[in-house]
Amino acid sequence: MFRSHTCGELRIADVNKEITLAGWVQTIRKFGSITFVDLRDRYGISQLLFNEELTKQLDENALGREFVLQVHGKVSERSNKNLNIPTGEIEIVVERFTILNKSITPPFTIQDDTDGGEDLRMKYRYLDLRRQAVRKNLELRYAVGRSTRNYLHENNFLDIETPFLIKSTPEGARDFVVPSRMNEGQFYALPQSPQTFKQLLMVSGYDRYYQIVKCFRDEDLRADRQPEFTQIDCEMCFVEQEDILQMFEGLLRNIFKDVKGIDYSDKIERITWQQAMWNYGNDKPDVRYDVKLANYKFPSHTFPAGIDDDIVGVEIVDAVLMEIFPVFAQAETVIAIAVPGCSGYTRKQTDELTDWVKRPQIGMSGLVFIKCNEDGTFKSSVDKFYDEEKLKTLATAANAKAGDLILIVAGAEERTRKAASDLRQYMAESLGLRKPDEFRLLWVLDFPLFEYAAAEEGEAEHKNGRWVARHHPFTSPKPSQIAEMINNEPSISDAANYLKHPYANIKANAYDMVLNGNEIGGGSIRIYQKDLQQKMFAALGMSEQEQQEKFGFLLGAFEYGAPPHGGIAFGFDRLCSILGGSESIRDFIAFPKNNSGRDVMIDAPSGIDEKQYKELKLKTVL
RNA sequence: GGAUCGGUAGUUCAGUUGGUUAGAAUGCCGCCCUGUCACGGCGGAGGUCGCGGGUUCGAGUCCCGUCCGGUCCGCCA
Repeated sequence: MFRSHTCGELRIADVNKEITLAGWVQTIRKFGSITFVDLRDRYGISQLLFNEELTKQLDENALGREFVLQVHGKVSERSNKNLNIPTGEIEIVVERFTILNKSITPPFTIQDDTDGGEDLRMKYRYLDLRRQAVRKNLELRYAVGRSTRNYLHENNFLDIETPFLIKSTPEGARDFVVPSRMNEGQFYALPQSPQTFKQLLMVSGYDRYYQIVKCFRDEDLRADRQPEFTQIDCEMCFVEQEDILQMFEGLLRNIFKDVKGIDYSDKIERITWQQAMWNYGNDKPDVRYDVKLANYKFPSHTFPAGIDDDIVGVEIVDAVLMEIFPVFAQAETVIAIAVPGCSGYTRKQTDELTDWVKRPQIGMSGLVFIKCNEDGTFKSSVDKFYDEEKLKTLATAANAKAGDLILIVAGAEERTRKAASDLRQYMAESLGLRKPDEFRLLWVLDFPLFEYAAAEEGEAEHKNGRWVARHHPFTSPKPSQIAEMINNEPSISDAANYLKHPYANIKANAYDMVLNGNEIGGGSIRIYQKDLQQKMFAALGMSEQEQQEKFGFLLGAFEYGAPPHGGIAFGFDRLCSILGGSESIRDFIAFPKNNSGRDVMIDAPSGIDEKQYKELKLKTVL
């Protein structure tokens, strides 16, 4: 028997027990003739006490950090207790020990506050994983997975595996491809998601499916994006959008309860995509803080009549704006943010904000300020246009209170909206409004079905641009708009007025779940009628021949009684990282890849042998 | 594809307008220490300043190129 107990479980009640522990040497503290050793395993740390005789033996063996040690001894109450750790009231008086394995000095310290940099920790990930901080993350990941499986099992979902070696398709992200040795010149693709397979399972009558499954996308990476990542992939038959929303609100409530001990019984807010863009400039807003954008001026085509949320006198403000800040007269879009309690900002602070919005990533040419002083007066950064009444009108429109600082950005529609959103987020961050231990879920609904893509250079066939699926090509339009889609031709005759095309106003039966400003899941009610699916493919520019080649199996299946169905997929790694309070999903993946898609530990990807090239009938890369 | 920050001791970093022998902390090694738990004290070893080229009497420092890493934009149905 290697051990009778773990390093984390012994307590004062165990005093005088004869026990055996095995683990790694965390620290050695020598005092001449006695030695303390902290022994670590997955469960915790226990202090070992070596007497004079045993200390000599340790010296002879040159005991060092990360040696694997087995000790036999008696649990004893400490004379000096350490109440910072669970085992701090006891220690093991060692009677005999065995060094199970030696270690060379590790390149960084195995501690929560390690001295190792990111790169080094990834290269020696097997050492990094010994750190409690990383282990806690993987334990949280396991807890999220277990809670998910329990909930879905309770709700009659079946976990069904789908293949990894599938077919490359043109839509969506770039595929990872795998050459087929037995089929010369042909390639498998790794799935970007099990989308079509889960839909086929619905056709087969498996009315509630789920899978916690790896997906692969060969696109550039970010802190929250890996080339292989994990989804909680779900699909249901005979459901409407409302059924899906309720089922998966339940999933998230269950995860919060199991993993964080949080009773998330609040109503989960729902907003439309249009409201999200209007109020936050962003389709995945962080609603932990109630700061909304004020749309002083915007292109009339972007938000058609019917925006029902928080409009304050846009027309009046528009006129005032032009008069007070002539520079805004030319701008397509003018957006203001009333930042609470910042009217006391110094010149230095406002200058820093101006520099921030001028960075290339934000790309604004400037920033206008209005300070709403506590005494009810206003102070603008554009003094020569100063006019108390007009500033007051702007402040009212921005819903600003005394003590607020109004930030105004202006420019081209898309860029300005994004800049305002980034600025809102940035200010909230610096004001400490983005609390990592506060969680706010949000549904964003009614996304546009199509997105306009301008023609690429030399693209003759769609010289006025074309439609791409905003979600994916299996997403259904709102039922009331099916006729609009079927009865209109997708081709765009006038690039400048693409928004007037009927397809620009078709809304999708799609929904995203947002947690603290992160898209954690998204899905849709699917198309299940063959003719509508063909119309969709055609709208995306696929010929009938292409449709058959790429998706013939799906169109075929739809001819044999496909039921109405829909589903959702959650980004498992990202969900875990948010619940764990981290920005980076790498901390929640045991063996992640770096920014360039490399595994620096095993040094992959790598070249292959000439023999492998021959077997695969591939030409050697010169 | 683009922007930006970084690469100096095992590790994390400092290094002034370009000027003696490139420093600190930590880790490592040795000696001392019977109650530490970030132990303490004394001493020591440890560097091709990512790589290549250039400017200069002289380059860690300036310039060009290149490689590696971080972050972001594009991209990610």
